[in-house]
Amino acid sequence: MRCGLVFTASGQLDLGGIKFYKTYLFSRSTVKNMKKVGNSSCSDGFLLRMGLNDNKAGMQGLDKEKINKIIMEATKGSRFYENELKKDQQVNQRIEKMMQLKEKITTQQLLKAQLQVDKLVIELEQNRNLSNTIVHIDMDAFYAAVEMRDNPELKEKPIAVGSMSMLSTSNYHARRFGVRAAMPGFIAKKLCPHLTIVPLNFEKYGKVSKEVREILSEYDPNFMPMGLDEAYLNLTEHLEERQNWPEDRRRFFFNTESTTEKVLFEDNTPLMDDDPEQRHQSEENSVVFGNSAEEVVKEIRFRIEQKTQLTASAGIAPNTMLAKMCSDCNKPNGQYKIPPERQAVLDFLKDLPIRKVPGIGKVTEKMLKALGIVTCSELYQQRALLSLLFSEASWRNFLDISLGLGSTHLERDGERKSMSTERTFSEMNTAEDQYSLCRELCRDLAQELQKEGLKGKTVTLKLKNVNFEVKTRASTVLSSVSTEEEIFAVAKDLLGTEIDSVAPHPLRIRLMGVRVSGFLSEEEKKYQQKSITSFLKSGREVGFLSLQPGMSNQECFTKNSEASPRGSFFDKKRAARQLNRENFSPNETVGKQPFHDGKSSAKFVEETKKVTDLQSSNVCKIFTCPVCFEEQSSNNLEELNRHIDECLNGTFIKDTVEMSKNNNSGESTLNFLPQVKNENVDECQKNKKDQLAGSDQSASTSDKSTSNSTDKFTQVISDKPNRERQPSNLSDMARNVCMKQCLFPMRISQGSEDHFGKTEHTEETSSSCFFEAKEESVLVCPVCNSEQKTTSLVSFNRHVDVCLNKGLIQELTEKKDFPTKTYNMENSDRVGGLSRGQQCTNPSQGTKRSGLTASQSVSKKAKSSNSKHTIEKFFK
DNA sequence: CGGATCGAC
DNA sequence: CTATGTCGATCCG
Repeated sequence: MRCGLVFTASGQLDLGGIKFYKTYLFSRSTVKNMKKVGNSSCSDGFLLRMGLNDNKAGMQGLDKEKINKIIMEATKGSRFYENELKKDQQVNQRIEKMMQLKEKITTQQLLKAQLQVDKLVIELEQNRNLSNTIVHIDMDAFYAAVEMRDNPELKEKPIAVGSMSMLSTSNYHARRFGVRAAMPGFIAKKLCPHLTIVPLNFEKYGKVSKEVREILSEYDPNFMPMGLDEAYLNLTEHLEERQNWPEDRRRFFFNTESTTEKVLFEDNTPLMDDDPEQRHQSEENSVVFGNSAEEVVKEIRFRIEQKTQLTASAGIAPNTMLAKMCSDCNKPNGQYKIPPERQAVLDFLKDLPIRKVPGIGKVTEKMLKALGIVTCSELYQQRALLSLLFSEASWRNFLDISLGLGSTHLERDGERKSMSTERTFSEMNTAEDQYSLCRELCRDLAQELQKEGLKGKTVTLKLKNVNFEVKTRASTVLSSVSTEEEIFAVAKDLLGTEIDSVAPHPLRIRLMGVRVSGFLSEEEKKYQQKSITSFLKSGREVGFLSLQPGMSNQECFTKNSEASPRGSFFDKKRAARQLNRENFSPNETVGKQPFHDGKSSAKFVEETKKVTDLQSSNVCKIFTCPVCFEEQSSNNLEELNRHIDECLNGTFIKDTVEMSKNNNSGESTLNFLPQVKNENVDECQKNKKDQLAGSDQSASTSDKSTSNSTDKFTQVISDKPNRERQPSNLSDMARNVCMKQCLFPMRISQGSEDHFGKTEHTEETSSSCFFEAKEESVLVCPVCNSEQKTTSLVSFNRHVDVCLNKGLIQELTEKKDFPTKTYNMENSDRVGGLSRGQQCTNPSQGTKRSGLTASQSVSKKAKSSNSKHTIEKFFK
C-alpha cells in the first residue's frame, strides 16, 4: 500500500512546473536578440531549461523525493490525511471491482467488442474534422504574475497567491520547491521557508483579464473564456479574412512606456522566428505579423504582453481538446501547434500521458493505470476492454481522446444550472451558530440569485464535518424559491435533520454550503409572468403560485389558508410550514432547538392532518378528461388516473404503431422501448449485470417494458431537454401548466409524492383545478399565446385544454427520437464517470446543435436519433 | 430525485 | 494552528 499516493499524485500534477526561463529585456534590442535564438526549437528549449535548472545562482530547488518527504511529515496523522486515506481506499475498491469484472471477460467477448468498437472507430475517422483552427490561450501563473508585475520586489522571490490555508497559484520560483496551486500555505512554507504569500485580489485579476479579453475578441468575437486566465478561440474565420489584409493592419507597436521595464519573454519561442519573409521590422518600434495561425497567435501574445506586461502560452490545433494540451507544451510563454493532419495528431498523442488530457483526473488516471494504461496510445490499444469495463459515455470519451477527436467549434455558454455559496471555518458545533450561519449563507445566496433574476426549485445543503467527510442533503419544492426566507425555510429543515441525526452529539462541522438549482427555464418564466399572473389576478381566489406584488409568498400562503377553507392542499401545507417557521425567530429562539422540539413538530403534524381531513371530505368532482374530452365523475383519483391512462394509452399506442411502421421495424406493436435496448446490447453487457447483481436484473428490464403507459408518458415529458428553443416545447409547457396550475388533473410526475404524499396530491389535483372568475378578463393562453376574452375560467380552461391536447398529441406523434434509455446499457457495472471538462471539450464534432448546453448536448448525443442509428448499425 | 463523486479553474 | 470555492456532469439507488 502506497500510503503517500495522494501526494505523489500531486507530484504528477507537475505540468512542467520545474522549469527555468530566461527573462529578456523586451525592447528594441530584444527583437534583435530574439532573432539570434530564433531557431531554437521546442526540444532545445527543454534541454536549455533542464540544463539551467540546477545552477541558477541563489535559487536552489528541491527534488521530488525531498518534497514528498516534507509534505508527508506535515501531513500524516491529520484528520485531513486520514480522510484522504479513506478516499484512496474507496478508489482502490472501485479498482478491485473493475479488475474482478475484467477477470470474467472471455476472449470471445473481447473479440466481439473489438469488432464493434472498430466499426465505430471507422465512423469516427470518417467524420474527423481538421478544418478548424482552435487556439487555447493560457496566462502563465496568472495571479502570481499579476502580483509580481505590481510589486517588483517580488520578482525574484518565490511567491504564492492565496492564504496560509490554501494557495491559488505560485510563481515558477516557488514551484521549484514543490509549492503549487491547491496546496495549503502552511505546508508550502515548510517546503520553502522564504516563500512570500500574497493575498488574493480578484478585482485586480478581473481587470487584467478584461484587458486580455478585449484583445481576444478582435480575433474571435465568440471566443470562450474559461475562468480568468484561459480562453478558447476559433481562428478559422479570422485567418481567412486576414489573407487579404494589408501589412499595416498586421503591424503592432511596442509600448514605449514599458520598454524600460523588464518583461518576461522566453527564449524558445521568439517573436522573430524562422519566417522572416512574413514578418519584418519595418519601423523602429513596430512589428508586422504574418498570416499563418502561428503568426496570429504570436501577435495575440505580443499584444497581451504589451498591454498587460504578462505572458501567455498558447496551443493551436484542430480541436479544443488538442489545443488545450498544446498550450501546456511550451509553457510558460510559449506556444505549440499541431498541424491539421491526422498523422500529426496521432504522433502528438502517442506517448502523451492520459493525465494530461482535460477531463482525466486523479481517479480516472489511477483506474486506467490499474489496467496498464498510461499513455494515449495505450488507451487506444485497450479500447475493446475499456468498452466492456466502463460506461458508454466513458469509453466513448476514451476513444475520442485516443483518436485525438474533440470539439471543433466553441459553444456558447448555456444558462446557469445552479448557484451556491459555501464557507469553511474553524470547528462549529452549536446548533445556534449553525442555524445563523445557514441563514447568512441563504442571505448571500438570495442576493446573488436576485442579481440574475433566478428562482430555483431545489435547495441543497452541504456539510463537511471536522473529519472532512462531505455530505449533501437536498430538497426540492414545488414553487421556486429565491429570497433569503424561502431558501432558509428549506435549508433549515435539512440542517435540522442532520443535527437530529447525530443527536445527542453535537454536529461538528468545518464547512457549510447552500445551493439552489432547478431554475425555471426561460419558457417557464415567460409563461409564469405572461399568463399565469394575469390569470390568477383575474380571479378572486388566489392559487398557490400567486405572484401578487407587495405580498411575499408566505404572507400569501398564510392568508390563503387561513382565509379560505377551500385553499389547495399546497397552500395549507405551506401554511403549516410557515407556522412552523414562525415559531422560529432566529435571533431569540435559535438556541433552543426550535425545529425539533416536540411542540412544533406536533403542531406541524396536527396542521397537516387537519389539512388532509379537510381535503378528503371535499371529494367527488366532475372533470373533463384532457384526452378524450368526456366528462368524468369520480370520487377516486385512482380511477381518474386510470381513465386518463387508458385514454392516453389509446392515443399513445396508436402513435407508436405508426412510428414503428415508418421505421420498417415490423416488430410487434409494443416493441418500442426497452426491448430495443435488449436486442442491441452486447451479450457481455448483459452478463456484466447478471454477474454483479444477481438474477433479478433481467426482470427489471422487462418491468420497464411492461410498465403502464402513464409511465411512458411521464418519460416522454421528463426526458425532453428542458431548454429547447422555438418552436416552443409543448410537452414542457404541458408539464408546466399541469404542475403549476393544475388546469386539469393528470399525473405528470411521480416525484411530487415524495414531498406531499400520494393522497394529498390527489386532493390537490381534483379539488383546486378550476378557479372561478367573476369579471370578464382577457387571459393569454399559455399554449397558443393568443388572447382569450372570457368571463368564465371554465371556458378558458377548456380552451387551454384543447390547445394543449392538440399540441401535445401532435408533438408526441412527430417525435421520432423517442426518449429512451436504449443505450444506457448498464446499471451496476459502471466504474468510470465523465466530468464537465470532457463534456465541454468533447462533444461530437461539427454536428449541428441547437443551443444546447454541454450536458444537454451529450445526453442528446446519447439519445438522439442520429446516434441511435449509429449505434444500431454498430451493434448489428 | 437525492447523494456521492469526479474534474476543472 | 492551518487542507478553498464554485460549477457542471455522471452514476447509482
